[in-house]
Amino acid sequence: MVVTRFAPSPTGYLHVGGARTAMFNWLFAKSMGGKFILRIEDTDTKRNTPTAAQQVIDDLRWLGINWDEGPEIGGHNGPYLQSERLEIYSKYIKQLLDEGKAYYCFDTPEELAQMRDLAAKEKRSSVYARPENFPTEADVESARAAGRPITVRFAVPQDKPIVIQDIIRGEVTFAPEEIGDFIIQKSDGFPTYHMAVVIDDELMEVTHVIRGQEHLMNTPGHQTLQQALGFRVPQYAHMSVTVSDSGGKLSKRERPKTLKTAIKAVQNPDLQAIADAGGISLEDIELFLKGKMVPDMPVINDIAEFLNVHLPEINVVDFNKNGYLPETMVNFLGMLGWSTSDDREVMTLEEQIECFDIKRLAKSNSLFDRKKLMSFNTEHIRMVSPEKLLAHFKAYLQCCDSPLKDAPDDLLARLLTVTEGARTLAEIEAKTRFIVLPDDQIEYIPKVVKKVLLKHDALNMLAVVRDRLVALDELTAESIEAALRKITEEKQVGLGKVAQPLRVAICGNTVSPSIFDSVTILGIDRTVKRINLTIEKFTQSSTEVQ
RNA sequence: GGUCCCAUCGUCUAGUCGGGCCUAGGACACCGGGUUUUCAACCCGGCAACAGGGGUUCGAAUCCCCUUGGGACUACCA
Repeated sequence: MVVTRFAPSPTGYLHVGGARTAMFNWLFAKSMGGKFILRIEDTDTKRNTPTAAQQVIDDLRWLGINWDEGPEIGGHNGPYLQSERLEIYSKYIKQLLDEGKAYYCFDTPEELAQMRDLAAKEKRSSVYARPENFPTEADVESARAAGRPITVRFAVPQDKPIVIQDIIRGEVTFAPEEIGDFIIQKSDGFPTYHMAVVIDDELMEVTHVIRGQEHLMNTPGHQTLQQALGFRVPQYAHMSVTVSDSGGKLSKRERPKTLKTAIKAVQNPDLQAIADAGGISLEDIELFLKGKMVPDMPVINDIAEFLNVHLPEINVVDFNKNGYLPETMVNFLGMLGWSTSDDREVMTLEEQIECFDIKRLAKSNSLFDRKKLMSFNTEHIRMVSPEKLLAHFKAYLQCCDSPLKDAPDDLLARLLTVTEGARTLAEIEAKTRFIVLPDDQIEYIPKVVKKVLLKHDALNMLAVVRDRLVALDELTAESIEAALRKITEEKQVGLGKVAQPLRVAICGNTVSPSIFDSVTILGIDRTVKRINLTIEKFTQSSTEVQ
């Protein structure tokens, strides 16, 4: 049976690159009738944050990626948090040590940095120089007494080239002398990623490892380790990386990068104010601009907000907050570096699973195109069932704290029917929120008022419109349309001259659903009230402008 | 610097393994037109690519080599 896994390290929200990796592992497992495991790789005690694992879990759930074994649900090969598997790793590390396949090291970080510098100066790859004789337990004791760090390195067999069989890339060969003896146990006693991943994939019976190309260089190390431990070698598939339109790997780094560019684009920026906005020192800002320091994400976000800079969405939650459907994300991410053989692109999840073929994963890197994502979202908003769309919309309203968040389901469902063709849930919200605002709290856009209300006798037209609407026996989209069209005939004007002032009167903007639907949903009383308030408010300024 | 990966329209890609069916297909974006009460959506049309150079071959986007360009890694991070 096919067993795949997604093994994120909990350092923050799930970003789109990680989501894509998870996607393909999940898709492959599902398409093969196999199993998908979620494992949390929290062996880095310095970087992990307590809430991050939960964030990643929440993001995967939002995407609809469910796991057969993992946190919250368990499984027969658990635990699924690496921090709870320490004694397992210790056992295998001891085994390697006893068999003379691994050895202790006592180098300090400074000494290691020196060796690397020297290698760089001599223009060769920096591989660790293996000692002729491995340190003994007695050496360990004296190192411990001397306060030196104690790590364990795997002695990479040097006898033959290491050949990786990769589903995407074919055969990739590495010279063993290029693979340095890497650390498998850190001085804090935790295993490194390399050790933990090899053991867990074996014990969890993982058959296929689908991961980013950035891991290709780790694979010869992992493979030699598997062989030294007598493990199976799983099938590997190293996917192309998703790069960002600002160049380089699409990652968390992109947000700071964009912000830096934005600050530099400002003429004579007030660096002190920027520093204050982020709650950091002026020196830090300068270091950041010089590329010598990257502030934490909350700081980045605060400064971006202060400067009114739009940072690219990079985390899955950002797309959620900006009104994208999980169906869109799963579909779009699944199309980055993968394609069908028949030109199909916009698909349901079921269709994606049904036609998934791991061999069709692309070799070359791809750029994350937000415009295409937007187009996918438009299609998915159109495609999902009304019930599902309503559920998504309600969840969205809660998360962006919209005035619509307490609106009843039937109203929301109604709003969704009159906003067909919308590109995001955010657009739907922006277009329809005027419905629930108090009548005297409409935010009139100044530019729009000037263009629509203060010209062509628009306020008088509004009064006419009001009187005709009041006179209607019943208020339906059809009756409203008939009434307004009658006015256009009588006054010999286009519908825009009649409809636009009305639109601005009820929602303060030129953007709304169809004016007929808008008035119908608002109801005659509130429509009249808003018209009156509008006439009252702008009659004065109208004369001033003239 | 070293190691490894990659290379088709602006972007995502089909075609590459098993050379002819490719005057290179689709989608997004863009441009033009249509529809229209606004924003969208929608309909029609258009622009647009085999990185360069050498081979192999009757024939190369497809196979080989070189160059160039892009990317990843180069941690007691994962």
